[in-house]
Amino acid sequence: MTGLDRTLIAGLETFRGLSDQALDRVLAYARSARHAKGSEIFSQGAEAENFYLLLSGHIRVVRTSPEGHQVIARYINEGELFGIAVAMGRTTFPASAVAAVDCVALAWPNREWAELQTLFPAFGASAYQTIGARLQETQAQVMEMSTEQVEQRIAHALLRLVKQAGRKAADGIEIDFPITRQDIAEMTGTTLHTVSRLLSAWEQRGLVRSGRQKVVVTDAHGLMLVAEHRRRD
Amino acid sequence: MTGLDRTLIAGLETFRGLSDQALDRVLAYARSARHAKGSEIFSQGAEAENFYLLLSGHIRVVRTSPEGHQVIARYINEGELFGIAVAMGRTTFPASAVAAVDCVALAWPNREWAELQTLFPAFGASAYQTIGARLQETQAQVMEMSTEQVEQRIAHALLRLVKQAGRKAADGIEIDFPITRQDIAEMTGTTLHTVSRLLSAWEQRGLVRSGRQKVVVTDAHGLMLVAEHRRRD
DNA sequence: GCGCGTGTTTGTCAAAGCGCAAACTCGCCT
DNA sequence: AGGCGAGTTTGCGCTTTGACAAACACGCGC
Repeated sequence: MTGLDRTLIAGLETFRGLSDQALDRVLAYARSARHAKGSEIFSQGAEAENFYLLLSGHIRVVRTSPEGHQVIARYINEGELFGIAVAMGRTTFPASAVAAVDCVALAWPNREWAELQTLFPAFGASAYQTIGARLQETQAQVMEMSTEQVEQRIAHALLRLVKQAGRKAADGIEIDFPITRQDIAEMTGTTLHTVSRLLSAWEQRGLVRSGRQKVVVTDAHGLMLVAEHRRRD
Repeated sequence: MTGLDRTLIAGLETFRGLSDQALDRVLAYARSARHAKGSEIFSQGAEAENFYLLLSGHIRVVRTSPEGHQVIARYINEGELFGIAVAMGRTTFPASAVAAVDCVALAWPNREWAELQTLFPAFGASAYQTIGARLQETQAQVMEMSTEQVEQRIAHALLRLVKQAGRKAADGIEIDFPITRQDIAEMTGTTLHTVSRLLSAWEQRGLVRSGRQKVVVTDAHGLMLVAEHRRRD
């Protein structure tokens, strides 16, 4: 008995509609762990033995190509499942997960996946919906990379980050975790140089305010116009 | 009773391990339909009422952006599920499906999804594995678009097509359905002009032989070297 | 057998954005 | 307090590839 309290996960989309007993059962084989900023929760190619749920913090999911290029597949927010290789019938992780800030995550042994899915069909449905949603997002990303220029892609990426992990700041919305130019470049398939140049240009135009590992969107509407490749109406 | 014979689907990965009675039950509510080359089986944004399985032919899954840009998300091969919006908890199709050649496909009403999944857990597992695999592929595509040049991307795309839908020809492996330069461009996020130029160059080098809506890979190994951005060893 | 349309080839030009290089600056650690 | 290093900025040249344009060719239908 790890003594995890059901209030940890009550209210999360993934477990919606589950009774208190159900939640207790879900937690029965879960282990909670803290992951320091910058540490790897799991590693691309490693044998997948657990699946995870992020309780607090932000996680970067990174794929590295054979040639050593890194691409950030997505950021995981609080309350989301991640590392669910088991749900896709995989035995290894297709990407690495790195804590963008200090994080707390639950981990279940993979064996529990089938179990929980059988016991609580709603959990299974929600999980698969998550995967479906990620497939949609990823395909949308392909679309973006096929049809948009770098400037629009970066604008879209920032808007998405702000939407998913925005925190109200004095003069706009700040992305809630440290993020470098390099990170943004790896999200959008460009270079940190180009990102730096564009952020500088946008800062001049009053769309963003950015600094070391920090981005504040000060004019979301203006940025949306950039994302749509139009000038301010 | 549509009278569909279980041998239609026996042997398919999706239904592996199901008994004869199970296969009959699976087919009970399926309808088979022929789709002429070029016709749409379903349309992006339309209400998803069915899910499908391709019995014969090849299908192009196409996404169109608000600005009218088209991207080919994937080709569906014989025996594969497609249009499984229901599995991702979607009510509309995120893309259109167009018959690349004359096709025959089974269609089930979405209601049957939950039903079949409950009755035959192996079917559910396999279906979700399909979605997982597609997520992987799509993420691999993002990776490719982020890190590779056009030439490598096109080479990779051709190699994939050949692997998935290659038919042995006199002097190499031919892609088993009509495919235009424009199609290849839409798969790789480039323009038909660039594709045309590259195919011409490759033809000179003896890697491919291509014509109107036709591509034959005559030197798969050589093309692999191009895909890896190396010269022949 | 001819004409037309769709698909393909090829040329020229322009520019987006990458590679390379160097300087700078902010925080953090000692 | 100072130095160090990670992260950032910026300049410059150049390659890749997209945009535009025009001619061409193959095959189908009449």
